[in-house]
Amino acid sequence: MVSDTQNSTLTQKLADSGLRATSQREIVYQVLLDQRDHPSVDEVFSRAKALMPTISLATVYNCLDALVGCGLVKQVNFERDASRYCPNLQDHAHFHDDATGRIVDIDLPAEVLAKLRNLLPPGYEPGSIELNFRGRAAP
Amino acid sequence: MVSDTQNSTLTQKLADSGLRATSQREIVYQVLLDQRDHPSVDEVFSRAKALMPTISLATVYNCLDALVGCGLVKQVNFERDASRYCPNLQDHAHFHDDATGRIVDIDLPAEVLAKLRNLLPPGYEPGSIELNFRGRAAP
DNA sequence: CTATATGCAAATAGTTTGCCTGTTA
DNA sequence: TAACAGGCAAACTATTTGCATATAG
Repeated sequence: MVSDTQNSTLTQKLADSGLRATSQREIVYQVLLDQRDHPSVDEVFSRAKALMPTISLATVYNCLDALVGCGLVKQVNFERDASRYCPNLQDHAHFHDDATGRIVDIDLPAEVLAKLRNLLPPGYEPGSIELNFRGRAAP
Repeated sequence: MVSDTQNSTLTQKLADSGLRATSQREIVYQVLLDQRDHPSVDEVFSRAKALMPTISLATVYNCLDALVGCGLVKQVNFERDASRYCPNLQDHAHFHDDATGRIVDIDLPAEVLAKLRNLLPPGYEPGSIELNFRGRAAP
């Protein structure tokens, strides 16, 4: 369930980006918060349909774009795989377990983030940094 | 031009992965070495066609896969954009300049790479690490 | 009330596949 | 001369678009 606090954050954040709060966007956000397993668009779609049978796939794409656009959700891309979505707003990296396909959040301390920024030549301003690991996760 | 040394490296590396040296693979590799601007498949295709008019798009995909598979080339993915290819074998990150679309290699010192590895919980074995920046490059 | 969002279906982009022929080791 | 690779066209998947209707602010 989305709490009132989450809901007002959602409405607020959408409004900050000039976007409207719609029931579809609320549901898509709720789906991401409910099960933090980095679902693909199709997975979000089927979970959202369980809550609102009339929602369409195109709308799920639109809602996810809106949530990414207003900064509440991050889009996770591993190679050419379908995009996955993550409502974790803390700085973090992702680890893709090749054995299971699962994606795990990896904490990214500010100190390490600063080191990464320092790799850039002067004048380079990174708007976003994406750090992705692939391999075997602990059993 | 691909030097003899590069050519034997190519043949060698392909053989190491159980793959054959073909003129198409040589040309695709040469295209990547000639202009290190992280071309997309379509760009590689049109440059390769200039050298071998009969080469097909599917073959360019196959050749790039083979070169990535034998470790001579890296595949670079930014968000959902088409894959780009890079013959730089040193450890490095990529910076995507949002203004121009250009991708620049960023050196990734072993010391920083080690720090990134250390972010992982015990038992996590990263086969690959991808670090991508997006933003404004220096003018 | 009016701009914005939804739903549906069709379109697109990138990539993969199947099948038959050509080439490499 | 096998096994592997290339060429071509069709298939597929993820995502986007156009347009008519519905809804938020």
